Amino acid sequence: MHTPISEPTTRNAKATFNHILDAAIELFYKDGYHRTTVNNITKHAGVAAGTFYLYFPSKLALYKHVLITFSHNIRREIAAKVAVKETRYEKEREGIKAFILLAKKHPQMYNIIYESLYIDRALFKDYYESFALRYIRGLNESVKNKEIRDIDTEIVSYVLMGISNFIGLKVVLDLGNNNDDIDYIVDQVMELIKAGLFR
Amino acid sequence: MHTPISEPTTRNAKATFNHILDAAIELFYKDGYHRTTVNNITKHAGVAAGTFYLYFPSKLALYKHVLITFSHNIRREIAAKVAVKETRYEKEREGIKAFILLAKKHPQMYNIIYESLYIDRALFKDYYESFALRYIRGLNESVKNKEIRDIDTEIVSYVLMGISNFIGLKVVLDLGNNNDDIDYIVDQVMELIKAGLFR
DNA sequence: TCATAAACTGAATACCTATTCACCTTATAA
DNA sequence: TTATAAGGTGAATAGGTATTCAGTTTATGA
Repeated sequence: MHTPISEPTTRNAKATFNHILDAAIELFYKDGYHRTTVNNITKHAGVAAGTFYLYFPSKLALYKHVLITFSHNIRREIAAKVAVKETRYEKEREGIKAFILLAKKHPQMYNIIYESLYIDRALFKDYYESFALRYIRGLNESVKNKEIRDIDTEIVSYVLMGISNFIGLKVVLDLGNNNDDIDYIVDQVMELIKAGLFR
Repeated sequence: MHTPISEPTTRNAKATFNHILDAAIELFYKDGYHRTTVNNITKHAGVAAGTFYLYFPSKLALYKHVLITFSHNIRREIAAKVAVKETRYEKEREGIKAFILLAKKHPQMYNIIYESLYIDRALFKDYYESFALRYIRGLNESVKNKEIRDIDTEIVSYVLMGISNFIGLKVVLDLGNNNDDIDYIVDQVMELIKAGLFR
């Protein structure tokens, strides 16, 4: 059930491990989890089929490893960029911008995380619930500081995640037009978050 | 490539067709597209495996049929509810509420549409781009009427779709707490859309 | 009533793919 | 140098599943 991933020790083994990981990420993104075969992963990684099972107990275990690594990276990167900002406004702007840039730079990340809903719903729930928890903590601080209005911070966190995710989707999948000028996009989004939609 | 779906003519045949559809929808939602087998669909529908192919040329064609039907229903239902509202604020409130209620009532719909990203990316793109186009048209009207501020309506449409989708996700998957009082949730969301996040 | 078509059956087919395993190669440390 | 473990191989296995098809049942209209 829970055979752990066998982390390689030697330099060469590490390289092999990473080749498999990189190939998997590329293929999961390009073809999706289900259409990606282990044989195809190993072919792309330039190793034999059996080598896969030296490092990963199953295809699903590899997927989970990729997912968890990505989710840590996303949070770490965004948290680091947000932490240095002073005001809630700047934190929010930075968070959204960082998310979009991350999505653009590693479209795999984002796509693969979303696919968890169709691979193992619990993974998806865990991911967004824990992302939300962090968000809520930050928002609650800002409510205390009187920086933001007194709205239900849990709901606000899903609203803000929804905004980042859909704008990220638009940029990554190039939905509609004008997906190149990220600063422009972020400015427009912040206009809405700052002053609302209506006159 | 494009063998059409054979719509049944007689009363009994229609019933069979619908049994297959209903079983498929239930299973696609519960297990996802890839884990759902044609044999399982027919078993749930109470028909033989071969019967499936009297009506659908392939499992993918059935999925596309389900998707297209859903996407029409979602748009029709939301459009009808939004149309009777006068102001942009009321339209927006109604649109978000209708989406959440629809998601709650037919979680399959929403979940299955999202899965298209992992079945056929073009379907997903088409769905959101045409949803956005309609949205943008409505928003542009309201910009002309001076009802809403002069923000890039394409970006606004993705922001608003993202909000509805993530709040819908929260309700459907019961992420976090307090997912029962839909009016409360919608009120909180509208607070944000109306007056922005900050003090 | 009966000929014909429509609806239906379900075992068999044909293909696909995760995983295994017996064996080979390379690195290491004594 | 050499025994031992770590790293690696790839054909074979085992299980699964979309689709087919030869045949059966049911409905219909003349």
